[in-house]
Amino acid sequence: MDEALNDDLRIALMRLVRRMRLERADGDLSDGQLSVIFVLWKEGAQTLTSLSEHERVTPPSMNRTVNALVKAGLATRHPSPDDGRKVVIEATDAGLEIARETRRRRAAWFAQRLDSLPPEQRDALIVAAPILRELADS
Amino acid sequence: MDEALNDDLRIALMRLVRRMRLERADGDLSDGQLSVIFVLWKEGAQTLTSLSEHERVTPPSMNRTVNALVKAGLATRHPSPDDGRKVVIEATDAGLEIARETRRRRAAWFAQRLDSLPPEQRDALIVAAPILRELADS
DNA sequence: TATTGTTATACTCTATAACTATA
DNA sequence: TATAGTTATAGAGTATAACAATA
Repeated sequence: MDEALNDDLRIALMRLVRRMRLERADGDLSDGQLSVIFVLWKEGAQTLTSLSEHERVTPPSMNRTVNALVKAGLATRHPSPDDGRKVVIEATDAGLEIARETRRRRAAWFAQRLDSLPPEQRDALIVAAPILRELADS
Repeated sequence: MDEALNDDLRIALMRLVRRMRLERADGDLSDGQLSVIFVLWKEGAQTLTSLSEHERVTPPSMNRTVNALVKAGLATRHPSPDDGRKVVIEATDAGLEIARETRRRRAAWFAQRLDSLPPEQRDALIVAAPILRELADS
């Protein structure tokens, strides 16, 4: 294994993500709330338990996060028609708009940096991107 | 700008870092505490204000974080010899060991993934790593 | 009985405001 | 007066334990 590759990649990834997280839609959503809105946007309506497992927090914690989103008008909570014990949490239009706006800002921030690269470096990243994507999903 | 590159890279980076953060030394340090220990390890002793600016939290918050580290024996706090208003915060040997152990675990976790790649993909990442490093630092 | 969600309670982390000490 | 740090207090976010409702 290439030690330098390991160190360089880890440090670069941590720094890039740290900066990227600062780019987000206006509004005072916490990291946890924003993360839930992204899940609802990308994967559709979810139950409380599925959200808590996805985000690796306990159901009571997720319940609080969902309450905050519902109170802010960014998500709705309805009983499941299939199973009376379950509740279905879904993003509202306002919630989806925050997700899209945050994605737009992060993409724009990143695009600005990518555009500043010489073409051969950008090409190198085009090759690397799917590999990193595979690493992340493995 | 290549839209797909932008999306693929951002998503891969976020996911990789999310997973990597879970790899850390034993002990119940919070993210904030661990992050401060890393700063002290990498950049040496710091004042309270410089730490709070580096981590983008308020001085009172950083004060609490530092108190927790001092109480746990991972950092020391001493008055500055130059300026009586300032305090100098420094990692102890125990603190440095936690930083090193966390680094070791993250490197090992990442190495396992990198080793699973075919050589040509690893080569592609060796080319990409310094470019990402530059992006992160720009 | 097991699962899903909620409430009660406590602890940590963050912030703002007010205070102390030093320059 | 301005700067560095601390203390007081309050608002989120997290967890565990206990409870209610449904399967």
